[in-house]
Amino acid sequence: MTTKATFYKQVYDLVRQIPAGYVSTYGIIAEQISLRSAARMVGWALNKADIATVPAHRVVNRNGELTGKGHFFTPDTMRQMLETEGVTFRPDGSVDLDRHLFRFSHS
DNA sequence: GACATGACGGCAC
DNA sequence: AGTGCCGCCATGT
Repeated sequence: MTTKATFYKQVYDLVRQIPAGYVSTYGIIAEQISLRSAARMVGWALNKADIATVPAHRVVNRNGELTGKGHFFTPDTMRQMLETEGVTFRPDGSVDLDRHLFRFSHS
């Protein structure tokens, strides 16, 4: 059990560490849990995760795009939540990573 | 048990 | 700089 079960927990735990107004990327999270290049699994875990218990809206892709918006109540929910938290977006609709990218600390 | 798919990322062309 | 392909791990059919 084990490894895979821990994998989800790891993802959720990391995502919960992201403070409001900040975002992180699938790749960074994957790297934090030793999955380095398995960023897909991160998004997968979030898909299976409960949006009510995990701030999945704070996770975007490496390009700052809200790739998972389609998995929320409405395609605009993710963007709305981020804006409410104070996250700013670029003219193209992507998140300003240079301004809101959260850096994890080694636990 | 094998094949296809998926909230991505990096490298090659 | 833009587009395309392969890789990675887990899950569903």
